[in-house]
Amino acid sequence: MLSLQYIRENVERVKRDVLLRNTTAPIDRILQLDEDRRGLLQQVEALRAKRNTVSKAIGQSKDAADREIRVAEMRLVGDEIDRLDGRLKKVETELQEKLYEVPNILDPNVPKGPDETSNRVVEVVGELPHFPFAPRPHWEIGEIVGGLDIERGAKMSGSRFYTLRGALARLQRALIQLMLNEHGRAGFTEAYLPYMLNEASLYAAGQLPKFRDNLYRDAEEDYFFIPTAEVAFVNLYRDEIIPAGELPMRFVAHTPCFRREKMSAGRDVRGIKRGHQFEKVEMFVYCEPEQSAAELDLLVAQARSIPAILGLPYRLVELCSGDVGFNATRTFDLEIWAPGQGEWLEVSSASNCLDFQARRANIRYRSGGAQPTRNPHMLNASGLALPRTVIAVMENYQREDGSIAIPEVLQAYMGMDLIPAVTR
RNA sequence: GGAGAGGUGGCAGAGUGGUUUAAUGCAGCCGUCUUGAAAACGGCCGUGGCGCAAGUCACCGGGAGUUCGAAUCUCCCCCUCUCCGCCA
Repeated sequence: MLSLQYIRENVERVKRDVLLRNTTAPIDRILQLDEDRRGLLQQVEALRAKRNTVSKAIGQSKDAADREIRVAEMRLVGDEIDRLDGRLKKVETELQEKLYEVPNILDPNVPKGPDETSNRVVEVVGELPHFPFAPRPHWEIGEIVGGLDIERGAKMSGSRFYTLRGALARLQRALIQLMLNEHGRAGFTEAYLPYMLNEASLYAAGQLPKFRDNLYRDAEEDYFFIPTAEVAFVNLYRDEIIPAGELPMRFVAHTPCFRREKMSAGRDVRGIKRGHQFEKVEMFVYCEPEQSAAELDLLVAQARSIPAILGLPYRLVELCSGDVGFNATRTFDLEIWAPGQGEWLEVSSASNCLDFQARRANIRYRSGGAQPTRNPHMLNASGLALPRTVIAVMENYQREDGSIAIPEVLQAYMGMDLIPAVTR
């Protein structure tokens, strides 16, 4: 959420960025409501001040007749306050709703463009592998080595669910451990978080009301399943004032993520690339505004360290204005090459959200001394999404017989250096 | 799930309808004193909205109500603690 004051003082910038995002937002309506609100507020407060003063006098008055007159008078004032207050509440409710519809401002460095075709490839790292045979997609490899069971996942739960067994399940866990250890070593505090959050938390993180369609929820209780650990991290300090001297705070957590993926029914149905439930390691940073640009660089560096040590070819992509998410001012995606499927797989998205989420979640910090409280900047980055990393390892390290070589850094975690082809 | 007790500023803790503009203590900040520190003394010390300003309004877990006036009374909800039950 942007502050009203910022919108008021930067109308042209805000409108321009909304256009660059190829979307719409009710800026003019917001300005009108803001003006209405301030007018009503001043009237209501003047009446309240009057009532407070007179009511105090009534309490002290000894003259019964005089009291009667003033009480009657204040009853009328009270009615007028109720009337104006009702109008004020309506205005404030609509203003809040409309403010929720305004996306974050864009960083000036963001490339301009209407959709993902304008995204900028910043860097390609590593050689795309050349195989002396036709590389297989991971669902075929999974069948050869055994352990990837899509049918039973569908039987138990439905489409877009799968099970892993044996070495493949172990491969996923090894990758999680590796990621947590790498980020932990870089100073990120490991966190264990709830996987279900209440409705207020989903609003604070911006998932509601806009993305209700993509969330799973408990039908009877106030629990929503997290679509990403980011939602939990945003709420970690909701409605709090962080004491001076604690920023930056850097966290990492492994959680499952749950997404209905209703929008994309029919897409990416093969294999494990897009499921309703998947594991992810997520990094999150709370920092002072002056630090957030550097923190974004740090998050990108952390995320890309993972494909680097796994020896997986990847590329860094900066999202263009039309593709940057609602909350973010600037976003870098990390994509790993999957030679079997022949496509780049998005395994991480690193975003600087400035104070946009902090304002909505009512998070402030003290900068020390007599300074007023400020909203911290908040950033998030996957580090990384597991299924697609598993796919990348399977497809990049596959051998002609369908077995999978284990990258050297993973061998200790796995206790093996090869997932053999199973004779069937 | 049942019974009971609670929820007030950074912390502790008063306050059951009107000098509460939330007492008091601790912690914190500034100053006096001191070579320095401690002690003592004096002052400051919550968050947010509106306003050029003076100032004003709101907030005592959340919401709704009663009243001229609510931290205080009523109703609903949430959370914490203790005991019981159930369970990993």
